Parts: sequence; C-alpha cells; structure tokens
Amino acid sequence: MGTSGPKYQRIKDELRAEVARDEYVAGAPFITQNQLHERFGVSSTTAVRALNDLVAEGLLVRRRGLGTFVADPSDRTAEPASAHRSGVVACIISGQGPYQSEVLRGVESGCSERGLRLFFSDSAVRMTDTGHADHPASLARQDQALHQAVEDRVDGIILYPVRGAPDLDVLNETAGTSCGPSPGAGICPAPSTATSPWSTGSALYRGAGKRLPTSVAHALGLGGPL
Amino acid sequence: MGTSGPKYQRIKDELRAEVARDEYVAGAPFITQNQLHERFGVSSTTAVRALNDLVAEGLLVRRRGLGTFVADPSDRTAEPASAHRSGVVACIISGQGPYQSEVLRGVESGCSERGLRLFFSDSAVRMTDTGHADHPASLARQDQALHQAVEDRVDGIILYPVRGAPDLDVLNETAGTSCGPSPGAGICPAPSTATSPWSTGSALYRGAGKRLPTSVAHALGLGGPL
DNA sequence: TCCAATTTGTTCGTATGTATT
DNA sequence: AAATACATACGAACAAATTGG
Repeated sequence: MGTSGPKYQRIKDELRAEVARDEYVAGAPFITQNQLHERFGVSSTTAVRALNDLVAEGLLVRRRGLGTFVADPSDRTAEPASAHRSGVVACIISGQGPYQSEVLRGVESGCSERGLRLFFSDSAVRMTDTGHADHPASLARQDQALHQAVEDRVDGIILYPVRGAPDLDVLNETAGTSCGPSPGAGICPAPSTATSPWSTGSALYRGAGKRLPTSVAHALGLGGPL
Repeated sequence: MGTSGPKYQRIKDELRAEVARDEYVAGAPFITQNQLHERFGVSSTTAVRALNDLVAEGLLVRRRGLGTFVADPSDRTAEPASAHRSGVVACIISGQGPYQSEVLRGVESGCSERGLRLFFSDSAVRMTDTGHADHPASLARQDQALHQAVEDRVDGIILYPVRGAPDLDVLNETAGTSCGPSPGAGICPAPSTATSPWSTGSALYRGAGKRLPTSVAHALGLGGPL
C-alpha cells in the first residue's frame, strides 16, 4: 500500500502534486469523482471528500453537472511559491540520543547563522516500557512531519530518517510536491557510502540546483558537497 | 424555520446560532455526534459533516475520545480564521546538555500531540576553545529569537532562558507585543520555588487566561498548573 | 420540449479503527 | 477492561444541474 495515513489524505497529496507538476491546465476538465474512485480503488464517498477538501483549499472548483476543474491560479490563495522564500527549514530527526543532539545542534547553528528559522520535530516514538522504538508509529510520524513541512512551504527539509526505513516513495512524492511551480527541485542523497541513499541522513532543498548549506550538511555527517 | 436546503446546512445554522447565544461555555462539552443524530433525526454521516464544517470555521474543536467543544472565543474570529492562529510554538532553549535535551523532547512531544509546529532555537553561544558560554552573545541571541518569534506571530513561546540572565524587560515587552490584536496575553511565571519568575523555565502563551498545555509545562519541570 | 447521459450534491446505515476516560 | 466519542471508510440511492441530441 501507499505509505500511511488516511486514504483521502493520500489522494489529496497525489492530486496536489499533479497539479503542482502542471499536469492539468487551469480551466480544463480535471477528473470526475468516478475516475478517482476507480483509479484509487476507494469509495465515491472518499473520493468526494478528497475533492471537497481540495476545493476548500482553493485548488479545485467543482460545478455540479459539469465537472471538477483546476482553479484559476489567481484565485488560488497567494501562491507566488517559488519566488517567495519562507525562511524556514524543517528538521525531522528520529530519536534524541547524544548523536542526534549533536546533529540538531549543528543544524540549529547552521540555520541561525543564515537567519533561517527551524521547525523541529522528532519522529521517534518509544514504547512505554521497553524504551525500544516503535517503528511503524515512528514512520507514520515521519511521514506526517514531512507532509506538514510541505504544507508549510518550508524552503528545505533536513531529514534524519527513522532507522532502517528509507521509504523512498514519500520522499520523492514530497520532493515533487514541495517543488511547486519551480522546476527541478532536487533530492540530495547521502554519499555513496550509504547503502540506501536515505539511510544515513539526507536533505531536500527547494529550488533548482540548490545545495544544502555546508555547515548543515556537515552536521548531518555528510562530509562532501551534496 | 425549515429554511430549505441541505440538512447539514440547517444544522450548522442552528448550532452557530446557539453558540452565538452563549448557550455553551467555551471549553465545556458541546454535543456528541450521536446527540446530533438523535436530535435532528439525521444520519451520523450528516451530523459529522455539520460538525466538521464548523470545525473548519473555527467554531468548534473535536478531540477523538473526548468529544466536541466550543472553541476558545479568542481563536474564532469569524473570519477564515487560519490567519490568526499560526499553530506554531517557539521553543528557545539555552544550551543543549542532557537536561536541555530532555526538556526539548518533552516540548516536542507535547506540541506534536496537539498538532503544533515547533520553532526551535538555541540561544547558547560557546566560546570556541573554552566551551564556556558567552553570556552577552547568548543574551543577544535570546532576545533576537524572542523578537523573531513575536514577528512570526507564534501562538506560544517556551523559554528556557540563558543562565542567570532573567532580563524581565524583554520578556514583558515580548508579552505585550505577542498579543497583537487579541487582548490580555499573559505571562505565566514559574512557581514560587524559583527566586526569579524566569530563572527556571517559563512560558508565554497567547490569549487571555491561556494556560500552557500540561504536558509541555511538565516537560519544563513546572509541576503544578501555571 | 422532452429525453438521456454525465457529473456533482446530499443523505443514508453500517462497520471498523483509534484515542480518552 | 469497559464505555464513550471521534475518525475513516464503504456502497448505495436519489436529487439537481448541465449538455447535447
């Protein structure tokens, strides 16, 4: 299955990404709720909920008897997007041991030097007694944090991922979405030392060819340039 | 009555009117979706829709397992609403030792539980060699972080202040400013055990009489209610 | 004008999952 | 452990609006 969370959320994410990727023309017919229900294998109720949520967001317009359309960009609430920098970087870390604290300190100082604000969240969820990590729950929180970061239109995401859970799908999807109208936002994978490009620590940075600030990269244990 | 139209619309109108008539107390239990479904003779789906719409309007708050409540009057500005509540809390900590990490973890988890995003910044500046704190510089960073938090219109500020530097002036000033249009933002000082109200750990929270979520307060080592 | 097809709008009843007390 | 209450999801049905024959 996809990643996590409610179906209507995933549908919303997917559609948002597609609209951001300019796969639809404003004013042109979008998709019917029946197409949605077939394509995602959900009930009509769920499809309708996703569409209505996106209408509430101002992304779509639905006209009874006609269909569902992509809203006029002018009507879409203030999305200069690529031009405007939020000045915020999200840092999503799993766990708060000594090493993670070190990483966080480095990230904080790197952001502070550049006048960036820092969203911090910890995706680790520990089982009450054992102290062990609860991986499924942590993964869910990681996904949720990524999702929120995208919705907040952060300029960059520093991700210290949940152990042993690369989950490239979410990341790619996130990258596609966060990009918005600006072309070529890149995923900067960790260096080749890592087996998975996401297993050590990685960074998404918004904008074409944008590189992660070196001090931040260094804090993540990524020696070389990304 | 019977203003024609959808049932969920009529339910919304009725509930809106009742809230406006002050028939419910903010924070007090409102109605369950089951009560709605009985009282209006509609299905649960319809009741849920009405309630969720009112949540989107900022009039109600629903908490799973608890119930549906009337939102804080300060939070519902009758407008699209999202502009007023940022859903962000700033956490300004000095230093990142084991204890600070513990505090930060608690704050993060408290915020996460409530769907709040967390601005994190560390005001400690270490002298390159000694490892000692540079107090004047740290104080400056703390002030700057406070001001930025105010400018960002965060909903709350968690402050673990620079050691031995209460500096009530800035804090009071911050409190006054952070209030913005909403009157009576309060400073919630630490309990009497502390010599200075700001020496242990304190919290600003936006809105009149607003209290810090207990789990966050607990993470700050503030046992009792603020 | 009427009809038929398409598409959204609303509502129903039920079921299951999850969080809180 | 049980009761309560919200969260999500399903599938079906009918109503209302639009378009084109």
